[in-house]
Amino acid sequence: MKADIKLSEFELDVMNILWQAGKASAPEVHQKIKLDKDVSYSTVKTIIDRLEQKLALTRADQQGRTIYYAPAIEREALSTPLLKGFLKRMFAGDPHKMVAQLLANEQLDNSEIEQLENMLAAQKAKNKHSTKK
Amino acid sequence: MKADIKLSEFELDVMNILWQAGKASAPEVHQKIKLDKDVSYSTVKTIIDRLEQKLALTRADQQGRTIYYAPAIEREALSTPLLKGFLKRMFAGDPHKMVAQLLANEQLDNSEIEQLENMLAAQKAKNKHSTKK
DNA sequence: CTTCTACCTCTACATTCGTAGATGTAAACT
DNA sequence: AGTTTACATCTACGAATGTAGAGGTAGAAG
Repeated sequence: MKADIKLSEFELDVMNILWQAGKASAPEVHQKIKLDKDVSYSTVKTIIDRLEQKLALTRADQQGRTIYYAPAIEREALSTPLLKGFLKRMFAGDPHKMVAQLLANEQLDNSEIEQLENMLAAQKAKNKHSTKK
Repeated sequence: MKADIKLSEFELDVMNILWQAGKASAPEVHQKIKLDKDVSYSTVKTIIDRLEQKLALTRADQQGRTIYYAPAIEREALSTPLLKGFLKRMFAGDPHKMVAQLLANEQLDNSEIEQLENMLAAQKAKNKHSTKK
């Protein structure tokens, strides 16, 4: 396994933008970040540079001297280990506690809940198949 | 709201032990931490001291010169904002993505899944009541 | 061609975090 | 009482993180 990579919160914010946009220039990322918090361009660019060093993103394209960056790792590559860690740390490793909290926090309407129920049903079906272990 | 408190990973590991045990001495915490990673007593004690400064825990009791620490904040006080942030950062704020990942990662057997289904059903019932909003 | 502008690159710095050794001392042991 | 032990307190330090200014330069604008 790809030596597990570790990103900071700010770095994740940037990756998030990249994941959503597919690719973006530093000024573009800066604009989007600014919707949330007021930081200077330099700050954002520094984060981007660090992400580049960590090989989390790459220079995908270039228009003039403007560089377009694209994610070099998948969201899941990060979310899987993070979710595990988070589950362990905040919910003593118990998924039910986490889901309970999720239900309490988020305002899910019935149709959304039903969607979740479908996911659970699908998983049950899948479990049936692999009866071995 | 209590100026929102922010704990590091290691600090959370310690809090976790406290939440589970109710209270514990530094050496005790050290022992439990060591099951996971090999750090010195000093290291753990430093973390405890920092948690004390952050008012996340308090000296609850004392036997001889051994101090027993107890959590001063609830797990939910931290998990709520953290879960929100985590959801936003790693799953673009979409709870379904998170649950999907959860199902993929954790090996839940059918009885566990049914437990989750019950939680969802309960939430639906609750939704019915509060039709206002 | 000169000037302006929008980006990029480089350097810097205060904080927080993980990590731990050195030192002090109450309590336990003999 | 003297010695050993188990904790506590204090101090330190490098790495990571958030933050940003200074300076350089390709392109755009006139």
